[in-house]
Amino acid sequence: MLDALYVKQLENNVWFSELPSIFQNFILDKAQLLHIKKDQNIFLSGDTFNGIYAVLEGTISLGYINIQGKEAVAAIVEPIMWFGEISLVDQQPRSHDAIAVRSAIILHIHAQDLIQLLEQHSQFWFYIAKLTTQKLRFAFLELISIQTQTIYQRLAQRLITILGGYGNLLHIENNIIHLSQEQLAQMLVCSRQTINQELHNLEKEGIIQVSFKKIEVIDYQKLQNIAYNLND
Amino acid sequence: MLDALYVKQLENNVWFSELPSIFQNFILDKAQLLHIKKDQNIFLSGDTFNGIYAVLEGTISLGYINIQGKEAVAAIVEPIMWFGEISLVDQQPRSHDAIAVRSAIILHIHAQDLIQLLEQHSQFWFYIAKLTTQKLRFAFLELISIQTQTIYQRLAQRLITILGGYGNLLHIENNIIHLSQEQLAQMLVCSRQTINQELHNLEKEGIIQVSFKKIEVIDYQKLQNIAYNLND
DNA sequence: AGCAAGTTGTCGGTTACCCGACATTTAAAA
DNA sequence: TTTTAAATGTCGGGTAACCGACAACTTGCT
Repeated sequence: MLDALYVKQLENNVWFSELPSIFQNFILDKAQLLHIKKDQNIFLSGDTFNGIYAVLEGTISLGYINIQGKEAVAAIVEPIMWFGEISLVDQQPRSHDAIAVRSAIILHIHAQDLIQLLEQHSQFWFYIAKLTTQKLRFAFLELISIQTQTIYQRLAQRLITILGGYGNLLHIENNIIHLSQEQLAQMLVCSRQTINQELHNLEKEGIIQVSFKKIEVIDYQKLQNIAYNLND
Repeated sequence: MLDALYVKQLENNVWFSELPSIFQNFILDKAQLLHIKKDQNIFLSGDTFNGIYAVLEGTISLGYINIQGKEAVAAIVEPIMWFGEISLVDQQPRSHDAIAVRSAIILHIHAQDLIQLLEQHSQFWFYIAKLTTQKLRFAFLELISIQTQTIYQRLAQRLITILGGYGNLLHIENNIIHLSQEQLAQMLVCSRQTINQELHNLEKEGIIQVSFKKIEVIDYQKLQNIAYNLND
C-alpha cells in the first residue's frame, strides 16, 4: 500500500482524479514505489514493454543518446505525470530512453497486471488514450513553437508550463522553480550559455529573479505576454 | 457507399486492416467523401470537435499560422492516414489547423456517429489510442532528430518515411516522390534554398535523381546509411 | 576550515541556416 | 503559339545559436 502522502499527490492529478474507482483502486493496490538515483535509467530504447510509470518526485528525461554521444530530449516528465504507455498500446519496443535527470521517486505498474485489467475492462482503454493524447498535444505545440518562437519566448512559455505542472495540477502551487540552467537548456534544446543569457534578459525586464538553481517568477502577467506574443 | 477503389486503398492500410469488422463496416457505411481544394482548410485551431478524417489522396498539413503570418507545421498527413482524433479524446477544441497543401480527397466521420459507436463499443477506444500513439511515436522521433541530425540526414530520413507511407502501407509501392521543394522544406522546417542545396548533395552522391516536382530514389541502401548514421 | 564537484557568468570564434534577390526553367492556361 | 504562374538554381550578406574556454561562485563533504 502507498504512503498517504503520495496518495494525496496522486489525487491532485487531473487524470487520476477522473478515473473510475476500480481503476484508481487498481493503481493504489498494484503500484510499486521505486527510488531512482540520478542518471539511472528506468528503461532504454529497444527494451520490451514492462509496464507504465508515474513520477512522484524528481525529473525524468524521455530522450535518446545516439552513437556520437549526443543527447536529445523529446520530453521532460515531472510530478505528477505518467510515461511509458506508448509501448503498451502499439506493442513495439521502447522508442526512447527514460533516464532520471536527478534522483526521483516513481510508481511502477507491471505490464502483466495492467494488461489483465484492460482485458477485463476494455473500456479503460479510453483513459490510456487520454494519456497519449495529452502528450501528443504537448508534442505538437512543441514542434510548432520550435519553428516560430525565439528561445526567449520559448523560455517564457516553458517557465509558465512548469509552474502549471504541465497541465496536470489542479492549481498552481507557487512561483519558484528549482532547476539548473543546464536542465532548462536540455528541455528547450539549446545550449546552457544561451539559457543563461536569456534568463538574464528576463531578469533585466524585472520579470524573474535568478539565483543558484532557483528561478522566482515575479511578474507572471508579463511572462505570459512574452510567451504568447501579446506585446503589441 | 464508397467507391471500390477507395475501399481497396483503405484495406491496404495497417490500422484499418486490424479493426474488428463492426468498426470496419461502420467506417465504410458512415464515411463521407469530401473533395478539398488546395489551401482549403478542413478545420482551424479553436474549432470544436466535429469528427475525424482520413486522407485518401493529396496532402494535409497539421500546423498553425500565428499572428505574424509565420507558418509552422507539426505534421504532414498523406494517404492513408487519419487525423483529427485528438479532440475526440480530450474534448478540447482543435489545437492546430488542418489545411490542404494541394487538392485532396478525404473521408469524414461525423462526431455524432463516432461517439455513438464508442458508447456502444467502448473497447474500440483501443483503436483510437492506436492512432494517437502512432502519431506520438512519430512526433517524439521528430523532436529528437531535429536536435541531433543535420538537415542532410533528416532529409534522407524523410524521403524514406514518405516512401514507406509513414508506416501505414503494408508494402512500399514505388521509389518516386512527387513533391515540390517548397513542400519538402515545410515538412523539415527549413528554407526552400536549403532543401534545394541538400537535394543536390544527395544527387551528387548518386543516391537520388532530382527533376521538376519529382524525386526518384536510386540507392535506397545509401539513403538509409545517411538517415541512420551507419556510415562508419 | 578546506577541498572537491557542480553551477554560473562571460567572452569571442565558428557555423549552419535564414532570407532577399534575381535569373532560369517548366508546365499549363489563353 | 504565346503568356503566365509556379518551381527551381544560385549567390552572398546577416544572424542566432553553438561551442570551447576559463574564472568565479555555491554547496556539500571530510
